[in-house]
Amino acid sequence: MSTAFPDSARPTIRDVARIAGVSIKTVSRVINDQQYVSADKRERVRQVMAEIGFQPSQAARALAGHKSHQIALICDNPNPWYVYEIQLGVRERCARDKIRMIAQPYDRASPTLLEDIVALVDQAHPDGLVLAPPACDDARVLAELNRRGIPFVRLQPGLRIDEGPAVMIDNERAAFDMTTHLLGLGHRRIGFVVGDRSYAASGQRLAGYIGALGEQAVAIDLDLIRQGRFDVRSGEAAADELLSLPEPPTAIFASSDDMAAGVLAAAHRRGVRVPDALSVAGFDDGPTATIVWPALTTVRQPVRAMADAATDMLLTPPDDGAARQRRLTHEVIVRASSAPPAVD
Amino acid sequence: MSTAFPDSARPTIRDVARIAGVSIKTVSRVINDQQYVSADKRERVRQVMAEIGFQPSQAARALAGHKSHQIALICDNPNPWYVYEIQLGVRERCARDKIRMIAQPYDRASPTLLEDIVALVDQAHPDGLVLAPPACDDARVLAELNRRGIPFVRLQPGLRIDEGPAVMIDNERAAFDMTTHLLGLGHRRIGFVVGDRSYAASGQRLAGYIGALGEQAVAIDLDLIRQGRFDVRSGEAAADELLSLPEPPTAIFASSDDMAAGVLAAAHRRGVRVPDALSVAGFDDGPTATIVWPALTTVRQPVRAMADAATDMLLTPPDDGAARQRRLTHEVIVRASSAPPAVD
DNA sequence: GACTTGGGTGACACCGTTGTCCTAAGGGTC
DNA sequence: GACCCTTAGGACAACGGTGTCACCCAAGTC
Repeated sequence: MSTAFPDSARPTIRDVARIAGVSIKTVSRVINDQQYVSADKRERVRQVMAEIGFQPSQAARALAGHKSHQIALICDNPNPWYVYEIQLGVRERCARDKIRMIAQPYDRASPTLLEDIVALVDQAHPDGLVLAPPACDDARVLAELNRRGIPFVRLQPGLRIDEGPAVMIDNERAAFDMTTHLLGLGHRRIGFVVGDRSYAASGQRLAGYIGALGEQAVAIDLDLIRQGRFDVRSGEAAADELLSLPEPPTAIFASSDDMAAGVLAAAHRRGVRVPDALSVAGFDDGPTATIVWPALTTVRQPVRAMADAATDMLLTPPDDGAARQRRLTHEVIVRASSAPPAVD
Repeated sequence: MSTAFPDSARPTIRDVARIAGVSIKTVSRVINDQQYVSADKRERVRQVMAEIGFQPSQAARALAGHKSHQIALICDNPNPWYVYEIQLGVRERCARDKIRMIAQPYDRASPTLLEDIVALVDQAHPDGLVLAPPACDDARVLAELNRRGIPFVRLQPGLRIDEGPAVMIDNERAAFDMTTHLLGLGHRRIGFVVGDRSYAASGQRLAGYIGALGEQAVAIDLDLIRQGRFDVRSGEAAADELLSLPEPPTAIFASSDDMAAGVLAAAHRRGVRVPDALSVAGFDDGPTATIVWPALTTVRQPVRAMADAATDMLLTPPDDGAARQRRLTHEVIVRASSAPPAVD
């Protein structure tokens, strides 16, 4: 960390060139790992850069090079864990390519989403965007980005899924698998709490639930399906309704861990023992799943890996024939909240 | 959103100047809200900018103006909610001044923290930094920032608290208040779960607990104090030990909500009813507090407001005599997990 | 031996803004 | 009417890199 420069004057590429006895262009080539530099000069330049603690100015590089070496992450989600995992996944992959990540978290339901993104793109010139739900399903945003020719990758898109690069899990299949797990335990009356309407995943998970019941010839009872909003309180309210039915379900599958936590709360409050009298399943496998008691049987979404994969697609040249859509695998995690139904 | 420009050529300040019939310097003055522009020209320039969708290039501004209009947020914390709240607080305050936030989340315990921060500072030239714990207590980081003369504000510092701008709550007082609340309910044997050793807040909260007991002349029983690591499992383990004591506590105060959730899990598993047979209190008032059942009595930290305040100190010129240290108020939130002890 | 080829290198313009400095016009003073 | 001061506005040189292109020279081709 030693340097021969006063604090005020950070070294520039010119200083490096002068000390190494080469032209600034050669230094630039070394910085950018370009060819046409002999091994010894390359080594010497590297050494000088390390010695005087030279770091190229991002601003100057962006201005001159038409590449900002930054990508932006657009993330608006009520679940902090989800946001954080995505940030870590993106950042991790960025670090490997020495790219900077600009994370843009939004307070829920910002009315200026489009304007904010446009301003971000025009001011910071990111080389690409990762769009997490629900921003990835905003048609105006997608149109604007396409118009400007900014590359982007979507995470868990719900709208026009087949269009453009995206990373996702198979939500329908995941809900199908979890429902099948509950059916396999012997449950026949399985309640379902739907997620927020504005998320495409909500409908897909409902479809998986219905499909699994259908496959095992279990009749669909609409009374067992309740609308939620992905949060604890909506799950609790839904469970209260379900448990008040004349013939209550023996299992409840909520489309998010938070709603499942709400189901647990309702059960505890009513003295319904979990999993003896009621099995509960969630979706996400975030911290909530193991914060609550009993720990939740749930579907694990590989959120961080999805963010990593999305970033990878952005950073890898698109012409190499690699698939522009990747589907990562989910996993049913069985914990203490599910068990066979009580025998009457 | 209409523009007369082809997609490839984004408008520059020159275009604005030409269309508005003024010099580029005048446009620059309008962008930066500087004086010496007549009202009518200012208005005209504004209109042209809006019409052609002009956004100044951050890179060029940073390069020419020696101000990047960005601040960086250094945040490494095992609690995603905490990180996210801080990000939202910082971002909110930044938006008011049209400053961009670069959030730099770290995977826990990065060995290259210092190098990463130096690279960030030298490459992105942020106008200032907000340091959240535990980065804000890394002496090497602070020294390096001081050496470079980069302004920074610390959130919840534990080291050399009085030095430099900082925003905090009174952790000791908060723990004192919560302990006093439990004492007021009639509890005399109160277990305490200490937070992670690497966080200064942990010791401060322990001091508050001890102080409150002392003030009410309740003897300190070291058996009732257990080490935790801020996470659920460590809280559960601590509670298991406490509840196995020959004379178990009637209340347990954990230094974080997550650890309190662990305490609840241990109690549920053992069939200890909360709050009838055991009161439980946490610290943070994050989502965990209301995810678990019963909902936690806890200390509310105004995390977002603290981040907002820290950013404000960074963005407000420091010469205006305002205090360089702000202490925000906490609040004891009473919920269902605490009650008077059972009468034998 | 003259002619091509292509790897290695550097000179220089340029990216889009802001800082500096200069000029012009208007208004008050003597 | 000459003078100065203030306000408004513009010309031009940075800022710190990258793109373009010209050049040099050793090796290969005929």
